[in-house]
Amino acid sequence: MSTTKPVHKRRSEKSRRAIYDAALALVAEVGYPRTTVEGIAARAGVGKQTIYRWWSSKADVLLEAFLDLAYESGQDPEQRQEQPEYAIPDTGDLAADLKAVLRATVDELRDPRFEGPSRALAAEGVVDEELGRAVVAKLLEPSLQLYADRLRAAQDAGEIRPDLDPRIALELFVSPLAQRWLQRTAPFSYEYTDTLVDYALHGLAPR
Amino acid sequence: MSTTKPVHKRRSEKSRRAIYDAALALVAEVGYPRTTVEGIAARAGVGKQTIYRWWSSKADVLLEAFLDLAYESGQDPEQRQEQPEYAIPDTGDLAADLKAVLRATVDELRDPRFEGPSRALAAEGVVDEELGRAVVAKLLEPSLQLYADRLRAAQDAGEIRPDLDPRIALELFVSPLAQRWLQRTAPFSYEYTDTLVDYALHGLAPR
Amino acid sequence: MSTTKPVHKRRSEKSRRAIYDAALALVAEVGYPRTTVEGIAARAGVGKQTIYRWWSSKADVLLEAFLDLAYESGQDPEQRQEQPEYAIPDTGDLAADLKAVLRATVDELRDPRFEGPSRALAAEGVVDEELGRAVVAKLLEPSLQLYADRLRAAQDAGEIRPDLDPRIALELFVSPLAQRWLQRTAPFSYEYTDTLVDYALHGLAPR
Amino acid sequence: MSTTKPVHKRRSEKSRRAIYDAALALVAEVGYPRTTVEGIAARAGVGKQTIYRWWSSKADVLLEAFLDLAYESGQDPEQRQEQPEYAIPDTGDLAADLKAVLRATVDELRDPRFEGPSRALAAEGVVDEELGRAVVAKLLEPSLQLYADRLRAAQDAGEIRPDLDPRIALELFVSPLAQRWLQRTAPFSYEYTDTLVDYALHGLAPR
DNA sequence: TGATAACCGAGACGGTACGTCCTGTCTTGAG
DNA sequence: CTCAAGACAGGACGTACCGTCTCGGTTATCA
Repeated sequence: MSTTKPVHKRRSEKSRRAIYDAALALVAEVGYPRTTVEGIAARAGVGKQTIYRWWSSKADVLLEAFLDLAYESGQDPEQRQEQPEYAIPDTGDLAADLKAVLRATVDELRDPRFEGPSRALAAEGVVDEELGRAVVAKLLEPSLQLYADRLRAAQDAGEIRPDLDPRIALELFVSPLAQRWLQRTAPFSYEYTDTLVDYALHGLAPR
Repeated sequence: MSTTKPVHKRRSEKSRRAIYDAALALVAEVGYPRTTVEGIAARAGVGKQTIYRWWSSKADVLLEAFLDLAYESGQDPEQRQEQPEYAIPDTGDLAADLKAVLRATVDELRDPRFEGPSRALAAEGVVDEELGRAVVAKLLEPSLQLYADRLRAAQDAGEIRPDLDPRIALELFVSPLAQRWLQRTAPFSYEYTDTLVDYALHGLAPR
Repeated sequence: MSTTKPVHKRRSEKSRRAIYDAALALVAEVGYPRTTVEGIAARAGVGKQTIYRWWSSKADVLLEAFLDLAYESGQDPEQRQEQPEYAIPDTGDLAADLKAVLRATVDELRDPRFEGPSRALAAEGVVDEELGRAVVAKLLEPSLQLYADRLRAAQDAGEIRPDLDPRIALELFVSPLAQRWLQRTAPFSYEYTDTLVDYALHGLAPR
Repeated sequence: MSTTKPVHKRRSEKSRRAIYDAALALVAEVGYPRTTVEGIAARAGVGKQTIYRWWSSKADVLLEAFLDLAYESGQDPEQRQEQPEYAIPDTGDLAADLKAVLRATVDELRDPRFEGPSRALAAEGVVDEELGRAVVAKLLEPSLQLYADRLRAAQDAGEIRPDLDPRIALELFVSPLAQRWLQRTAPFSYEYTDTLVDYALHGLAPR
């Protein structure tokens, strides 16, 4: 897995980039199951061993390629920092802020560049525990933490109840969104996310 | 896909059963990715063609095997009906009823006989749209409808707000549970499901 | 090795022939070391497994292909017998008979269709004992026995000394010829083989 | 090939020795085909490039390693000369002299240190013409010349017929011995070599 | 007495082939 | 016509080596 990979100085940066590009392109073009290590190597103009030297599986390659894509696409390529400093906006209106962020998430999950790899990693992670944990830790956790932070701020501002566990509270709107996307159970719209926020904030019971 | 399979009278019932058993056993023993059609055929003492004649893929075999398992395990084998007539209990206390059902779901998802096949089908469905829709329709939909029915009853009883869409409302507690299980993001306990019900019913905002 | 291969009825005759043809053609065109199992399979329009199912190595394929070639080329394809009934001619003049046969051998060893495979099998047999024994038994032994038979007849006719061991005696002219061919130590001509026969029959010592 | 290798003074003697030792050891232990350049380099504690800098192939390495071994084992390590001055003894009894030398050859070919590399070089030479010529010139030719010299002396002494070509005459006993060894066609004994000498000297025909 | 160039170990690289595994199709012979 | 058995063409797997190519770190002349 990527966490234990040897970090070597002799590694070819050019090959790494070519492998990322090839992997993402193939997943987008033919889908994850029909993407093969052999195909990635051929498309990247690289020997298969160069892939196996640095990654343990095609899922591992794709995870890193996707992380790299996410990292780069969120950065001004001119002046890149070590880590992006995103945060969910805090306008003082929690409902509005959450709806805005969830709408942005809807857009992102519909972006065809992201959809293929995201689904593939999610699926593989369901079955491969090691990969699953890596996906959660590297891909999901940072975003979830932003929600938790925003909810904590809302607690301080008295917008939500002080006794709530923010890590559970955020699941009330984040998990339904993720489920709908993964399982295609129902339409995936701004209206839906807005509704989720309303339901979650005010509860199902009458008041 | 299983919807288009030829329904033939000459079909060997013994082979069908042997194939289901072999498929479930292999998924449990070596995991879904290392389960192969060839392996299922060999273990079932069946020719490969017999599998390909009736199912289109190993995912299809597994889906039917799992449906069969779920059907049989919920039935008294002596007096089996066409379809089980389950319903979520209605004691008049919605919170208590939901907590009880979710606790039962937790138990079921922890059953090792179910875990392997369930994860495999969930994962495959994420990536293979056709299978995904079949899994949702045959495996999930019946259960979800039970939740929707119970929420509708609760609306009639004035336990929850009348303007809610029950199909969305149920996601507030069902989806977080599913996500935690699929992604192993956090412990999977009665305490957690109880909390979900409380948060969902009463909302995050102070009242 | 070919002696232990499973003899199955379901075997595809068409594939077998295509593999033989491809193997012989490749050895002739690119040489034995650059002939690969993969290449044979591709050229024969056959899966690699079909080769590995019936032969244990490329040497084994080539041995059988070559035996088949030798068998077929010595046969009238219309009316083929189980085993060719060759014999060294017996005109009553041993020297003349041997010279004639050795000249024919020179011609055969120069035939480009035979040279490549023959060298390859000889070389491989030097290093791989199992193959070596198979080559000797199937390829060489029949011919050597013909020499032994002719020498035995010559003994009966009083042409050579009655106390000789024919299996050793024949080596005096056969082995030098083989060595020259294998090691390219010197020209390979009718004159040379004639000389060998003379030296061997009359000895090196003066009489 | 070794004839074109750069002759540089900066060359590391230690590496050269380590490479020879590793090559001979590996051929003895795992056989020639499973001996690899990479394996030789690893065992010798040497970079691969150091091998490719000085030799063109593993066969080339082995040829030089073997020549070195032959040279050293035939030398008093204290007082080494450029070239050993061997000769076949001349006691005046040609048959006895040849039998003695051939018996010594039998012993040498049975020495396990020599057997592996010798077979490997012989086999490779059958298929690779360039290497074959090098093997013959450097390994065989010197010995063959000794036989030719001894036969020439025997001609002068009237022990054998004056019109014989010694380079062909010697093949009558040397080639059968080599063939038996290479092809394992039959036992390889003193009795056999003695017989060869008798047959060759006195001929097959009655006198 | 440095400077500098070749040699050295190490090992990554683009490749080729290996021998195995599995796919989905096809064929055979028994029931 | 179904079935068990299993051969078939095909294709991907992950591994082993090939021969080439840097990379720093010694040597060992010669300037």
